[in-house]
Amino acid sequence: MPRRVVDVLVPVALDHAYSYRVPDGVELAPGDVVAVQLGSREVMGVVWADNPNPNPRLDNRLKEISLKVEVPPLRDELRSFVDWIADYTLGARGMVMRMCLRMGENLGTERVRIGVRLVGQPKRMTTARARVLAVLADGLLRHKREAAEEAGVSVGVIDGLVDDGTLAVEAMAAEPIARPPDPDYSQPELSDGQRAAGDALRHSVIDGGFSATLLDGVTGSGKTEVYFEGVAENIRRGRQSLILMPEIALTGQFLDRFAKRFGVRPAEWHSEVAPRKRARTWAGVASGEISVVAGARSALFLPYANLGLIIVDEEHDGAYKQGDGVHYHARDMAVVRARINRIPVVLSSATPSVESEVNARRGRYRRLALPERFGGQHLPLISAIDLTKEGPSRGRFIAPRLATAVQQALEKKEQALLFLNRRGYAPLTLCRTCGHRFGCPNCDAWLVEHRFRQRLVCHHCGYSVHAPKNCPHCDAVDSFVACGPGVERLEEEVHSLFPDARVMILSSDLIVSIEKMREELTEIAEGRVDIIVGTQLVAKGHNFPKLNLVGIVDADLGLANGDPRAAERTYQLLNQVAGRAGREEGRGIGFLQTHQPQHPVMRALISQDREAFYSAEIEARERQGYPPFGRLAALVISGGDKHSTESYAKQLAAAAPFTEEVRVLGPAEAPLAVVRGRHRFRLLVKSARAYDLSHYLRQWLASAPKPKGKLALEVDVDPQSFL
DNA sequence: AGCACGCCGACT
DNA sequence: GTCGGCGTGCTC
Repeated sequence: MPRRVVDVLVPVALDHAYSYRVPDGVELAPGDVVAVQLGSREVMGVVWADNPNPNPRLDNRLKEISLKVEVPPLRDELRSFVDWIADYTLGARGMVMRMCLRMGENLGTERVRIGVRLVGQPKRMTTARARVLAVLADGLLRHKREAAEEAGVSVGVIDGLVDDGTLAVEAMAAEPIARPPDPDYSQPELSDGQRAAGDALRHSVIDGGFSATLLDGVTGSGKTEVYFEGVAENIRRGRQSLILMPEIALTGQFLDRFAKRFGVRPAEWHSEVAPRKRARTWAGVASGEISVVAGARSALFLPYANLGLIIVDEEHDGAYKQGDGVHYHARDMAVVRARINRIPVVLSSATPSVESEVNARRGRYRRLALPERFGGQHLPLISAIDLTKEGPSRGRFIAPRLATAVQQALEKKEQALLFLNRRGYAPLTLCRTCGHRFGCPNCDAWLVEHRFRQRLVCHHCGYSVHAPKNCPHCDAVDSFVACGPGVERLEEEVHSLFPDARVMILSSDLIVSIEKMREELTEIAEGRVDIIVGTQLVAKGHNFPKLNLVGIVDADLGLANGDPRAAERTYQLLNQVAGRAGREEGRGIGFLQTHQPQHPVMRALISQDREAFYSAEIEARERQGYPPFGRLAALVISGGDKHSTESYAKQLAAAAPFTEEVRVLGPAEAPLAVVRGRHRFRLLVKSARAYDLSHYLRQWLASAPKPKGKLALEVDVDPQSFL
């Protein structure tokens, strides 16, 4: 009689599960987490299905399951989610499943914290010992190191008392990973509009079932407080909530805001959470002990015991798209997960993605609109500075009118923010003697000067060299010219224009640690900075109460490439930055320095006529068959040399099955033709919205020649860039 | 994704 | 003569 066999999905780039024998006396069901031997190593996997008829050809090769891992099994809904994503994105099922097991190898190996308790009197007394006894006099169990610190002695003193029999050691119960949030910890002050929207969300939670809501409120309208009402109701009903954020590492203010409303911080989930805490959080989510998770996109793959609500904050943010490994869009997958779990999902934004806006207009999503700022504040007054008419002098980047406005803000003791979405000092350096330009040896890009670090850096591959004194081409000394501005150069100009102002520069490459960054943000919030010079880092989620003036130094920056999504992106980013102004008192002012004040993006920002902008964007998308009116996939072929890469791309294109319903465009050189020494070509695949493009791609790739050697093929369903 | 096996160049 | 580079293919 054959032994029982199950199919186990292993965390490698395989689409199908492998079969393993079940040891005698072990009960396994789909969803159980197991350890198995795979080749020469042991990996964690998940039982995906029973296998009553194992392939006879494999019979003598079947290995036995090593052990069952004692964690709650992955629920059906999570396994369906994994299957769904693998099918849709063409990612290997094993790699998608792997994202669910990102709890590290620390499960079950929870370090036991050792506590000490006072149980007797020492034979010999010293002053150090007396201090320890005083601390422990209450007879309570305390962590060894903490007790030593509290008493101001070394751990050696404690150990001495333990040897002596004065103190007893006991294992301490693990600290709960998250205290339960209290839905009624504080009563929020809500405007009528917020109250109505909050009630609507509460009812979605009470009614249960799948629903998708676009929470569409201008910057400063208090969307967070509104969706907190939904979270509160969900907590009252004993269910878990997931709040997705685009960049959790930078959202300290959000955690505090949550704590103010619910009494405790939510559990955090993102790549910087330390391994041990990760494991505990994973286990806490699986057991249901954790009721609210605030996390980055990977938090979608946690094994919730009882998920009742998903919030996607800043749903339009491009950071939701995973760029490497499995290409998925967390906002879209949040909707999928909500549908599978039959729960509400809330997408929140001041500038919704065109996709979500279309869904709201067509009634597929319910729209909850908050058209006004909280507390009756006005939206900032935005105007353009036409750089073709009133630009700054050569080599300068702040136009006279903007400089005057900054001066006035300083006189009124208000803060000003100058926004430039470009890191470093200058995006291009050239030699004025011979015209030599510094380019990256690995990429098709210029090296960016970083003057603080005195290096020339490639922003695509990280290549960096010490800034030389002599031109490597003609050997001229000190002959370099910086072309164009970066935030570092802008800061220099700010210093020369406003020598007495306190200036802070915020840029992702200047961040030493999240802690330091949070301190700097606090400094700004408390008004100890007059002028902030920053990249898009400043756009995200921070509230600067004293900020009243925002100057966007180069509003055209994002529009330069010809991507059809560029306008939308630029609009969202600039709106978000300008929205930082005047959130607490007075009416904020925003300036857009632009060469094209008549551009629809600039006009939409200035006139605050969002509807017209969206209508025009939507109309253009529909006309061209771009998402959400058509489907798009990109195939990126990369390789070491241009010719073999291009010829493989052509072979691949030639192998595309013909059908009226699909158009294959390309191959064309990818927008960045060379990155990290690899040449890149791109095929763009277009179909109607109702067409199963993933299925088509799978058929195609199954029959097409496989990439060999250094060639690589990446499939990106729903790419962010339409180029 | 990892890892072993494989086949060609510079070293104790 | 071996150590080690990374190209190729397999993992129940």
